[in-house]
Amino acid sequence: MAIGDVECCDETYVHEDLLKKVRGKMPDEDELYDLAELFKIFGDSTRIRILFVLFEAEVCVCDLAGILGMTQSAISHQLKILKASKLVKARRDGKQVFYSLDDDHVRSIIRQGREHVLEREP
Amino acid sequence: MAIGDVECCDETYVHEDLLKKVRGKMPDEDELYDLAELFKIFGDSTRIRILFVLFEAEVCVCDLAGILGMTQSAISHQLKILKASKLVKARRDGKQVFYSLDDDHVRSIIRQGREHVLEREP
DNA sequence: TGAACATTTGAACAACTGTTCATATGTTCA
DNA sequence: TGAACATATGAACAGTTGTTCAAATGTTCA
Repeated sequence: MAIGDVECCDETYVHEDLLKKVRGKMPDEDELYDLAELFKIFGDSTRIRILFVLFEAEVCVCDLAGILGMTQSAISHQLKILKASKLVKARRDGKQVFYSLDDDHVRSIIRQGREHVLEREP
Repeated sequence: MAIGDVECCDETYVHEDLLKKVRGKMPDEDELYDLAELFKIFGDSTRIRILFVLFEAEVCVCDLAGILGMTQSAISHQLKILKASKLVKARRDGKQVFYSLDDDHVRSIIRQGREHVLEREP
């Protein structure tokens, strides 16, 4: 059986076209992996809340913890993740470290998400 | 200590403005939760791959399994999740069930994600 | 230098997630 | 009706994730 062939549903006439279409447009494995990793970042309400705070201003870890009512440690762990995926950047000023958004896509990704969430409700 | 006050960083002058700004714009807890739940859906490469296939055509479970090289069961489980979050809809035609996209935001959310992923690379 | 503060880090733990396997449901057609 | 096919579902399992706690690092200032 040649690579690219699919056997299922007892039908073979649809699959040829379908496979060509899909294989042509599907990103490679690495990109799909990175994409999923990126969205995984947004899939946690603590990180989402951190991002919403950073939409408004550059904020230090301690303030983030205060505003969100969480431990500095918990926030710091999440900031590390956000920083690793280049969504957020850090700037040290004396004892404090200030975090801010590092990507313009963040706002639009979240905006689209909100639209979906709001529109699907009755 | 009044509701809304924050004590940290030995600074109090920034926080007042900051809190007002943030509290005014931050969505409520329910929406933040829904938003995180939505992005969690995109945070899995199997589901992302399913969505990319559905970008091209309406496809039955069995074909999806064939194209993605996975079990029908695994695909079906994921389709259930995608359907529950209104990203995908199902249509039965005889023995087969065809799935297709149920939301216009999906494409733009993923497009923004791809831009981020592609642009941050060297 | 040493005390005080802000942040980071690592280990540990419970909670959650995706796949597999076996089985059930639903549909067609002889 | 019953056999064959397509899909859905539930339990179980390994792997992952977010928070907590304790401890380390980094910075300022007296």
